[in-house]
Amino acid sequence: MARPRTPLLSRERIVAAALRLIDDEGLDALSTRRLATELSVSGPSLYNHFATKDDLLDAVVDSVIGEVDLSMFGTAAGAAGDAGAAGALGAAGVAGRTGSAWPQALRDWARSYRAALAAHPNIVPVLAQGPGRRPNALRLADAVFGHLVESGWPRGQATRIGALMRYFVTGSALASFAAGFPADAEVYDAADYPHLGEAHRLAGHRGTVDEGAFETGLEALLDGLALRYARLAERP
Amino acid sequence: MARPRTPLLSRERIVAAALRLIDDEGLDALSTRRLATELSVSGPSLYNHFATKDDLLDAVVDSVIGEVDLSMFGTAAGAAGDAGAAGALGAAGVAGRTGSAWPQALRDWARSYRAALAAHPNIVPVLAQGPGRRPNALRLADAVFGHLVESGWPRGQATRIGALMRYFVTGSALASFAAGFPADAEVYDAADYPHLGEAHRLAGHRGTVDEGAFETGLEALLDGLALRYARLAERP
DNA sequence: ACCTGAACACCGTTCAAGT
DNA sequence: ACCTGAACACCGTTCAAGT
Repeated sequence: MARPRTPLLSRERIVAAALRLIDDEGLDALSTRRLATELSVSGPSLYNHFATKDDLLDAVVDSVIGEVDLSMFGTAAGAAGDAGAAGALGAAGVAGRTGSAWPQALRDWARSYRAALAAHPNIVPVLAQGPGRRPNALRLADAVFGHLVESGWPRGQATRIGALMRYFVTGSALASFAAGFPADAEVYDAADYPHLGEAHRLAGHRGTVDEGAFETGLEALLDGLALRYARLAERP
Repeated sequence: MARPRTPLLSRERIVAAALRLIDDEGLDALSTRRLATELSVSGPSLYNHFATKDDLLDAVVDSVIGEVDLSMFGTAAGAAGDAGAAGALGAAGVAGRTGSAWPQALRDWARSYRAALAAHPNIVPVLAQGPGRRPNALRLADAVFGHLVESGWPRGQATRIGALMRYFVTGSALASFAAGFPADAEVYDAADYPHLGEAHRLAGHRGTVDEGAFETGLEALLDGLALRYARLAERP
């Protein structure tokens, strides 16, 4: 058949099929040949749309990050030509932002971030490698950092908060804590693991355990950060 | 040559070589054939010592977790025959434990946990899937949970704290936050990412940025948890 | 028991060939 | 420009054969 009049494939169709395959059968199940079969084309066809499998994975990852809500950080300040100079110093608090709104923004963002990632846990190891050159990942980093700085956090601290939030969110989305414990009670020999007598019941409560742990950790983190934010005002 | 008088391989030698390969070249570089070459044997030889590649990976992962210090949780209480019954209710605080020692234990453990994992970041995605049936991972979960319960945390909360600590530690060890940002300044177009003008310098400060973020997050978490621990006493 | 080579069904990627 | 089949150097794993 060679080249059809209307293309059989598109980057979007390939990315969607790849994500479905990764979600359903894991990262290892994504092979270019298998994916091509799923799309009813031959293996090498994919190379008309992506240079390598890694390039394809990058696109899949960025499509997932694109689902994260960033609206709580406000639309980009200064969409006009002077946007580049806005990040320096004077912007802190001037735009009528109260400053103490950052915990709620961080909370909302973290929940959306986790929801987007937890919907596709098998791809989290790839995405956790950092933004690289992926636009949605860079936009996310820009929005969080910008919001924290504009809320009065020193730049160094804002960087650390962006990092530690990513640690927590990616860690929570990477795999279910509860489901990591086999449901087979015989695993937990009381002589070896005296406190895990009930651990075999964890997997059955997977959703509530993981959700509860995430919420507890998120609130604890925000409380701890609020303590440090208050100290900023004391000794400027 | 067939079977040699003294075996060429052992599980220990295979695990050590596999970990070295994963550390040096990544998880994808670990193939049974490549590993066999590294060990100067033919590919199928490995199957005399491990049933599958996944079994081998399990052993590698557990050897890494075995490096985590658990001594801050104390040696197993009740090494005698009645160990199984100790996890119930009455043990809280009775053994002379002050209760408020748990934050320091958690801090020391988290640091050791992170150090062990961050030394082998490429294997963290595998290990983050949970303990499964790996003895060192189960021992770790048992020690943390047991310590928290004996410190007075309700079992449900202790589970959540074990989970959220794993989220944070695995997330921090999975990949460097700083190194995830390309060192190429041209990536950060001011029109697209107004606040990332200095992001190209992050990778150069990789160690301090990630260490600082981990320490900030750890202390914030511990502060937030201490707040909740104090509330336990107020309304029992 | 522990190693080998041969074999099977897979991979990612390149390339010449087709329209 | 976009798809194909053939080909290359790889995979994980099985198995019969050797000692």
